[in-house]
Amino acid sequence: MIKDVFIRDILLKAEGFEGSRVRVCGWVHRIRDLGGVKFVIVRDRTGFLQAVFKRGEVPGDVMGLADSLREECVVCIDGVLRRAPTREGFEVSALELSVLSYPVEPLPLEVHSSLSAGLSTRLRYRWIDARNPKVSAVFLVKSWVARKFREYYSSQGFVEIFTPKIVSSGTESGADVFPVLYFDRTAYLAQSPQFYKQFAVIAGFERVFEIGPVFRAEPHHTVRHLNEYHSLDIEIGFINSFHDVMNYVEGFFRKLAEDSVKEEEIKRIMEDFNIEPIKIPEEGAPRIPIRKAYEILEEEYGKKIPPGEDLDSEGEKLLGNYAREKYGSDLVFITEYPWKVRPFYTMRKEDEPSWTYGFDLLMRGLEVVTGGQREHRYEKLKKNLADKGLRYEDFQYYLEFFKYGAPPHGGAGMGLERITMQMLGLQNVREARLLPRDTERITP
RNA sequence: GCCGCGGUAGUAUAGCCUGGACCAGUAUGCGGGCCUGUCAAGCCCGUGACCCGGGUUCAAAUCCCGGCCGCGGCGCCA
Repeated sequence: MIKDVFIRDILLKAEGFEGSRVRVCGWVHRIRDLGGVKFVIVRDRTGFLQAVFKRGEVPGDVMGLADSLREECVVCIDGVLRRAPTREGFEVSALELSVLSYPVEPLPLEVHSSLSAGLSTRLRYRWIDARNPKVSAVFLVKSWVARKFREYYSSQGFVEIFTPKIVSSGTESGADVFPVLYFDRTAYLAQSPQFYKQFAVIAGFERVFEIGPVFRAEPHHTVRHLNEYHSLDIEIGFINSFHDVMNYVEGFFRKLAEDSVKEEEIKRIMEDFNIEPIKIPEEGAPRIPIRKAYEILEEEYGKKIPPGEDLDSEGEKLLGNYAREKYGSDLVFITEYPWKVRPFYTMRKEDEPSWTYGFDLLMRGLEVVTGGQREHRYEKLKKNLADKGLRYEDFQYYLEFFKYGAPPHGGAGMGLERITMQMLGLQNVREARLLPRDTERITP
């Protein structure tokens, strides 16, 4: 290996290694050339370290090479670690320099100020933009959320599954999926692992989770939609009610909230982003039936939504504010959604069939989770399908899952990018996706 | 899909409403020079742009039409 340590590791051990030889490899972040002395700030994934080249103290050919450096050159610098009045408290007094790569033309983005460029420019040159620590921090948090998801559900007896992303029909209606040519047939990119996670429960795994891509063919123009994103999915067998599902969802968010203030790196990033830790009250996030939510919106905010209709995004924002003010909670479950706005596999309320055991979770006023109890009874499922006006033949393979013993079950799907966005207060969900796919963008 | 706003050097912007003094200003980058402790280093010189097409006008970055692209709101959703 050319590089054997990260800058952070050098700095952590710096106290004891003052005066010894170190090698720092990374990108040239900044150059401050004072003529006789040249400061080169090297950046890697873990931090910054300043190297100093002093004319007269380094060999002439090394100084000459140092004069050729430009921002974003990839370098390895060998030198002596010394205490210095820099932000890191140390610097490397350079002795040797190797330049592994030079930019071949002026940079389209400056890494240290990439955030001041427009988002579309940043995405066009995302591999440069992402070198900015404030940008990569988003992806460290995203990676952390995914890891917590795995850890939490694994610890609760869930099994990780991996389901097909090339499917024969859309999950709900087939209207919002991408067709793909599959040999001589048309297949579709999965818009959710919904059917297959239910399959896994029925196949006897009982509790399953998956982290996988989902594809939505809707031509949105908003700051909260992507045509490809990662879904955190769970499905749980042998539940009493959809409250069991909400308990498991809430358990995960509580884990995020607690660990984000316990773990230094995440805590520091959230402070950098100037955002409060996630707040969930001791007694749990409020669970508000949507019919109650209509009343709250009307009484507290004068906003009318016809009963039986879905909440609009303004309504969600207001309910987010309400939960924050009334319950001190960043999370609020809205429950018992109307049958009209839920997919056919949702279990309807026994006594009120126009309402369901479906819920959403709003995080700081944005929908980040959808879930509910599923209909596991074959005959009722068939009827639901018919009530939605869907064709039996299109879902026959799915209905068969329910013919030979299916436990009562439910689950939820969570948007990884939306959770990341809300945790960090990002203005656009595209910022939480390294290479977003949206209506216009399929490169890079 | 519907609606609104926008497109000026590599990047970010000023100028547009009220057409002419704009061969387009500023910052940063880039090229060159000075400088042996910088920290958004500083100073000097240089470099580089009006999205495309059509129209109005003596005159268009500026007004009008079309296209393309970008951003956002709605719907729908995670």
